[in-house]
Amino acid sequence: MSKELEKQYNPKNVEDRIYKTWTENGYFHAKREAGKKTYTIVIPPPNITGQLHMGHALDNTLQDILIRYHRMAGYDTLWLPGTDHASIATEAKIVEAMKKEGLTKESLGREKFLERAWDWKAQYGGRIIEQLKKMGSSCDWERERFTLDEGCSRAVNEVFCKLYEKGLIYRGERIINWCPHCLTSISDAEVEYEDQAGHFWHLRYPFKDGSGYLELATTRPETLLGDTAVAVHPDDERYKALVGKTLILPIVHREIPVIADEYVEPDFGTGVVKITPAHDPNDFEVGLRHNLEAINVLTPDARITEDYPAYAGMDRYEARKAIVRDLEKEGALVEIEDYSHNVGTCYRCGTTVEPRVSKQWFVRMKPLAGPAIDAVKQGETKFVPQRFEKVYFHWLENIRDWCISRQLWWGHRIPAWYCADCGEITVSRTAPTACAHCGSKAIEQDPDTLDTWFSSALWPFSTLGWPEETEDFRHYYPTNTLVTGYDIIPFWVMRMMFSGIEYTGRVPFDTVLIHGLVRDAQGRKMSKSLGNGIDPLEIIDRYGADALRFTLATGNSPGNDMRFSDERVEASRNFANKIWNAARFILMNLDEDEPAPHLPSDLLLEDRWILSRYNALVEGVTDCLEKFELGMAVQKLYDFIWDVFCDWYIEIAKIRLNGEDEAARATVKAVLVYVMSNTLKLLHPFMPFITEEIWQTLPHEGDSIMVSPWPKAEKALTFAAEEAQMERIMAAIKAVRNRRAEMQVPPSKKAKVFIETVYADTFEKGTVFFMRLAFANAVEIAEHFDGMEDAVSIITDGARIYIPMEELVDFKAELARLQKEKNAVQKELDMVNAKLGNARFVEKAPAAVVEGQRQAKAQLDEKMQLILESIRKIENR
RNA sequence: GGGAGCAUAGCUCAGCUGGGAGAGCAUCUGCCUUACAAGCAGAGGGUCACAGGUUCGAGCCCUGUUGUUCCCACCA
Repeated sequence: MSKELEKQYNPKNVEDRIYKTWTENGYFHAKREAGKKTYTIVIPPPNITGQLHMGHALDNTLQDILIRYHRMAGYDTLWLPGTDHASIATEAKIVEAMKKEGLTKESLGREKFLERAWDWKAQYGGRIIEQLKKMGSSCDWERERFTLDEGCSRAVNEVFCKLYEKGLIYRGERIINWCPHCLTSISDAEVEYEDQAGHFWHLRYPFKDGSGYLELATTRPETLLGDTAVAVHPDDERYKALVGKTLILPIVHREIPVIADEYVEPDFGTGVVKITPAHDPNDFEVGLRHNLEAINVLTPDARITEDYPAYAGMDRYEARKAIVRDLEKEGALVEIEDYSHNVGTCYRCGTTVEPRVSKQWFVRMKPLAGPAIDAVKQGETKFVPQRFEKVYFHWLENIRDWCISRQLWWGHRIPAWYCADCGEITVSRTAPTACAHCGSKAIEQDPDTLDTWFSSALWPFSTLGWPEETEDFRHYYPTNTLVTGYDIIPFWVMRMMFSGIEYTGRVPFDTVLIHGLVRDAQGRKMSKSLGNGIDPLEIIDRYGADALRFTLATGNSPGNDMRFSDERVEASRNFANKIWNAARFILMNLDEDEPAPHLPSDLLLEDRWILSRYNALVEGVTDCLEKFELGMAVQKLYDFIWDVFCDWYIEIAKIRLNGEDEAARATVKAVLVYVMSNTLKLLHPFMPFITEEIWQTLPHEGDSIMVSPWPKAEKALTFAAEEAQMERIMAAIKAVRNRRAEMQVPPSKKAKVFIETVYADTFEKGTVFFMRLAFANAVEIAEHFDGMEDAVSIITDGARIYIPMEELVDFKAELARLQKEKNAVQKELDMVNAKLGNARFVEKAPAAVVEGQRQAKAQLDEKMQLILESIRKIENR
C-alpha cells in the first residue's frame, strides 16, 4: 500500500485547492494557438447585482462541460466571462438603498449617483464571479469583461452611430410601455402579461344634440379624461348613421366625434369603443389614422395631471374610484360587470405598465430582422433542440420597432446632442463641442441611457475587441455555442443574431443550446417571493460542486425544465463517493513507483471484456457530447463506472490481486489503472474536481487531467467475442445469486457448483469468478453430470447449473418454478416464432434484426430443452 | 385566439434516427463479503393518457380526444 485516501470523499479538502492550481497554471487562458481549431463560448453575463442561483448554476455547468470537453479534445478553447451592468435592475437597487438614507436620485445629482453605482459595482460585481469559480467554471479570467467597460462602451457608441447614419435609429413620439415605478420606458419584451380580475364599466356618452346617447364599456374609466373620440366599425349598420356626430364626454364635457375604424370589433360588447390615444396602444394607432389629439392625463408616476383639478394628484386607482363615483352622479354609469383581463406588468418590479405617449429612441427592426431569420432558416445558426427556432421566428416575424432609450442614469448614455439654437440633433462617436448643423455651442447631451440589452446584443463581439480588428476578434469570432434558457430568446439571442449579422457580417455563433428552468421539488418556479429558491452555494457546501454539477447535468433532456431536490444531489454525492472508493481500492494495490499504465499483452478474458466495454464508452460519450446530449453522456458514465467497472471488474480483479503470480498482478493493475484514469478523463468535464484529485494520485503522464488529451476509441480494444463470453458467464453468476437469494441461503454458506454446458471453454475461463461472485467453493464443468437428481438446478443462458444442497431443495417448489419458467420461455418463443414465421417480416426487416431474432430463437430453444429435461428428471424421481 | 411542451413503475424522470420498456429514489428480502452501509446481492411494481391510422413491427411516426404547463396575441 503506497498511497492512501480517506474513506469518504470530502470535497472541501479538494475543490478550492485544485481550482487554485488550475488558475495558477493558466490552464483556463486561451492562447491563440496557430493551427488549432478554435472553440469559443461567451458567457451570458450575469447581473452585477445578482447572486448565483440555480439557473446560473445549470447554465454554467453546461458551458463548462462543453468547454472542458473541447479543451481536452484539442481545440484552442476560449470561455469568455463577464458581467452585465443591468441598468434598470441595478439602478432600482441603488435607489432603494438610497431611500433608506433619505436620498433620491434627484437630490444626489447624476454624477454623484453614478459614483455610487460604480462603488456598488466594485462591491458586488465580483461576488458572482467568485461564485462561478466555486462551481469550477474554467473561464478565461484574464479576459473578463463588463458591459459598461471602455471597450464595450465604444462598441455601443459605434453601433448607435452606424445605425443612426443608416437611418435605422430614429427618435420619435410614440406610445411606449412606461413603468410608473421604475419611471422609465421599457421595451415590448420587458412587459409581462398576467390575468387580473377587474371590471367592465358600462357608460353612456350623450350626443351633443340631445338625441340620446351611445353606450360603451371600458376597463379603465379613469382614462376617460383623455378621450378624444368614440369609434364604431364602419360596416356596423347600427351605428353607420351616427358617424360624424358629436358626443359630450361625461365629466369633462368636452366635445368629441364619433368616428369609424376597422379596429372596432362589432360583436364585442356594444361595438362602441372610447378612444384614448395617449393611453392605449390601439387607440394611439386609431388616433394617428384620424388625426386625433393625444391628451396625456397622467404624470410619469401615474397620477392625474394638474389639468384636471378635481382629480389632480390621485393615482390611477384612486382616480378610477373617484371618476366612477362622479359618472354615477352624472347618470353616465349604466352597470358594472366583473371582468378578468390581461394586464401588462413591468418584468422588473411587477407594476402595471402604463402605455404612454412620449419621445423616445427606436431601432427600426424590419430591415434587421430579415437577415436574422434567413440565417437560421439556412442553418448558419442552429437551435438545439430545434423546436426553439419557432419561438425565434415568431418574435422576429412579428417584431415592432425597439424602444431603446431609458430614463435611467446607470447605463450607456445616448450619444446624441440637442442644439438649443437650431433644434437639430448631433449624433457622434465622441463628445462634440458644437452643433453639427449650425455650429452653435449651445448643445446638450440626451440625458437618457440605452436599454441594457442594447449592449448585451453586442456581447459576442464587443468582448473580443470589436470594432477594432483585434487578434482575439479575428481568432475567436464567430463563437461556437451559446448556452442559455428559453426565456432569454427574445431578449438576447435574437438581438445578438441581428446585431452580429449587421455589424460583423457573420452570425455570432453556430449553435444555440437551449435549456429549461430549474424548478423546486414540487415543480414550482424558484422565486424570491415564494422563498423556495435553493442556494447553489449551500448545496456545494453540503455536497460538493461535482455533485451539484452532476445533478444538473443528468436526468434531463435539452430544453426541458427540471426539478431539483436534495435526494437527487445525494445520489450524485454517493456516485462521487463510489468513484472515490474505487480509486482508493486501486491505490491500495499499487506500488510506490507504479509506472503510468501501458497495456500488457497477457490479457485475460475479463481484461479484454472491460477494455472492450470501456472502448464503447469512449465512443458513446464522445458521440453524445458532440450532439449536445449531455444528460445521456453522463448516464453512460454512471452506468459504466458503477455497474460495469466497480460491480464486476474490480470484484474479478481481486482474484489476481490477491494471488501470488506477480505477472498476473502487474497485468490486472495496469488494466485497472488504464480504465480508471481514462474513464476519469471522460468524466472530467462533468465532475472536474474529484477527477483531477484522483487522477493526480494515480500513476499518470502530464500535469493535469484538464489538459490531458481526450480518449479516443481504438479498434484494437474491441473484443466482441470476449464480450459475448463474459456476458454468458455473468448471466450464469446472476442466475446462481438469484436462486440463492430466493432460497434465502446466506452468503456464508458456500457450495460446490456443477456447470453442465456445451460451452466448456467459456465457463472454464470463468471458474474462479464463481468462487468469488457466486458463493462457490468448487466448480466443475462437464457436458453432463450424473446423480444430480437431488441438487438445486438452475437454467441459464447455455448452461444448467447444479448446486447440491439437498436439505434445501423443495421439489414441489422446484417443479412449480420450472413450469413457470417454461411458460415464460414459451411465451417468448411464440413471439419470436411468430415474427420469423411472418414472411413479410423476414423479407422487409433489416437483415441484422432478422438475424437477431434467429439467434434469440436458438438461445430460447436451447433453454427450453434444458428446462424440459429438468422437469422430466424431477417427475421421474 | 395562435403556438409549443409534457402525460412511461408509488415519486422524479431517461428512452437519440421505429425492433430489449429502463434509471434514481421509495418499498420488500438477505448480507458489516478485507474500496465503499453514501455500500453489496436479490425481489416486487408499468394497457408507455385515450381513440383511430401508417408499418412486417409503434412508447417513438400521422390524425383526433382529454388533462396539464408554458409562450405569444390590441378584443376596448
